[in-house]
Amino acid sequence: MVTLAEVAQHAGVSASTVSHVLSGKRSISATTRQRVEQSIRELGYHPNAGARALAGKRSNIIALMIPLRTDMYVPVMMEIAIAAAATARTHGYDVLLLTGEEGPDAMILMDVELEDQRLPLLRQTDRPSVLIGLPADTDGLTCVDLDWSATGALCVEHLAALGHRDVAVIGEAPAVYERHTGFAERTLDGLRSRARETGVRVLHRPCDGGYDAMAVTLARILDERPATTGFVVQNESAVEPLLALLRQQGRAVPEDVSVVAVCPDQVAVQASVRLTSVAIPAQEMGRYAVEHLVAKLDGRGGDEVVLIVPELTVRASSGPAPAAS
Amino acid sequence: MVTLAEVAQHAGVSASTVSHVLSGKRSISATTRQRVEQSIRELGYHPNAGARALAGKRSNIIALMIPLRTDMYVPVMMEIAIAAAATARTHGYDVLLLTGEEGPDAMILMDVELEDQRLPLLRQTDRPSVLIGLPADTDGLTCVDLDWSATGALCVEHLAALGHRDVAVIGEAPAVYERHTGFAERTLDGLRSRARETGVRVLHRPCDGGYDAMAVTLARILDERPATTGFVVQNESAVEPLLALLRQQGRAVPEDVSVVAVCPDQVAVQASVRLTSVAIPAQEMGRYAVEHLVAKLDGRGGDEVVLIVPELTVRASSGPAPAAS
DNA sequence: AGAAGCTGTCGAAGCGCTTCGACTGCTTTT
DNA sequence: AAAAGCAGTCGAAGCGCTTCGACAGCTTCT
Repeated sequence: MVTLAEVAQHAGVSASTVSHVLSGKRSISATTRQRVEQSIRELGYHPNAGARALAGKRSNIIALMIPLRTDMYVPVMMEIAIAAAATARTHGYDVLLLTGEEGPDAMILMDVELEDQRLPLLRQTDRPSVLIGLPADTDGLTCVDLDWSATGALCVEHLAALGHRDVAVIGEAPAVYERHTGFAERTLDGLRSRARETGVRVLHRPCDGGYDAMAVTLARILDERPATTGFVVQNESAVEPLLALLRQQGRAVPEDVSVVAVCPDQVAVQASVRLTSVAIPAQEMGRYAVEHLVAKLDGRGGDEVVLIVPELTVRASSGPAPAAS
Repeated sequence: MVTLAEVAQHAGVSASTVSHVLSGKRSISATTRQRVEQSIRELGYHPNAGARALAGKRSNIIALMIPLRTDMYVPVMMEIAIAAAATARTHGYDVLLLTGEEGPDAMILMDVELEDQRLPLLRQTDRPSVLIGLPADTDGLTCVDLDWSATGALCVEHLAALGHRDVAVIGEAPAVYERHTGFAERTLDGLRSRARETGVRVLHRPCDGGYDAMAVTLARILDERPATTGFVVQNESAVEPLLALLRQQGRAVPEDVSVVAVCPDQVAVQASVRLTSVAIPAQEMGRYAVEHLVAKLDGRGGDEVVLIVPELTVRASSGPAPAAS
């Protein structure tokens, strides 16, 4: 292992000079700088992160708290994690995967609940953090999330504009509502209030992923509201079952019924019908989270809540409502 | 921040004594130990990882190299990552997410290719590592993977036992074969050789995920081998499209055709037909990887290749071949 | 009874790095 | 021409921890 001292010796300067070349915190003459950089390259020097953290009082590590449960939006989580790791690297940080509770200096929390248990502790430490997701009270916190309320609104709006008057919302699994993760409720709120404005009737049903659960849910929906012609699906793993069931019942998409999904674009284009969807910008969230965190660590930027504006992409699963018969 | 020195003072002992209580590398009297532990608790002491790494010459950090591309087996990757992180914690290690090339002391590589670019570097450093996946040459390496060859064999065997004589294999996306990730080829090898033994005819077609690609592939298969009654699907994202297409063509599962998938159990039970499948033991692999790594770091255990024995679970998608007509 | 061996504790060195104060030799100001 | 300022460099201290050698006070062996 090559140390800073060895580099210094090789370049014929003192250790502190090398350190200053590295950090740029003191001016160094061009010739000295070049000599040092040359030595660093020749010796293949890599600073020791531990020593750096010790002496410099900062760890250059960002913790990413991922939920242990793997029952939901796994692809989304993964994308966020990868984007976060990649972004962190460009800022000289590394990302630590945390499944437990305690962590290092700076952290990103995923899967935040409305009344998240971790918030009180977060607020009282001065470690910077960024939440992905919005708790009930965002005071003193930095959060990034998709604007779920606007997402919901966008979905009905699209269907309303196409003439649909009865819309069913296939929600997340009941467990998600019980956990009060917030985004599900917010979507629904946005959706309902826009529905009121546009004169659309909305029926909401939570639904577990998978074919069987979807079958039951769909039957109930069509039983209660036989005139339903529009579906908004928030649960990724309910999309394909829904399409299969509709097909099976002879309801053509998009001629008879329209489906709007909230899911990553990748899912939308791989479905059996190319789905009109509002994208979940996982990568963007991951990137934002890290960038805000780095800014905070540098003393720049304070608390803020960033809501990403949703975008709806029209694909093949939505069309004009059939003429009322 | 509470330091070891403060704990020592509070407990009325020297710093080294506290350190020994923590590490257990020297015997400490019960009374002293208790006093120290008490102080640790009262003061809320947490060792500084950086200092520890510096002094102890070991970082307690395991790097997990995840592939940047998010086009494949994302749920599997995620499960592995989470299992690895959780296991690492129980051994006092943390997991660092690496998307780039260089890393810390110990690492886990995912998504290993047959002739992986990273291997030469790996072999020449003495940093312990574990690969998830099998390269062509495993000499001097520790690897964990599902026994894909046996997996393939298991799939045909099951279909053969049910009387199927013509089996089609829906493979991974062509890109996977081009990248030579190995597992796809191995599965096929195992499958073919067992097919030969059991007198089953096999037709293999790579297939991108999604509905459209599957439709094309299926049409080609049925065109070439109209008598096909068994399907082995290795590409997770082709499963649901296949089921939808079969349904659409009036081929009942499992009465007319049987389908065996290779996918995580969760996917198998959420599909529109509960799938007979060979599970991909993602969590197990993650756990194994970390445990081997920790053993190596402790100087125990050398290089070895662990192939996890596949298990086939019979569900509702496979049954006796229809009587030849 | 003395030698030998334990056990439990301490002090000090040092891990690789950052940073602060100090110093040197200039250039600029008054 | 002396004072003041500055760019560029160095030395030393110290971050929080582990670990090694030393040693005091016992117990056990011969």
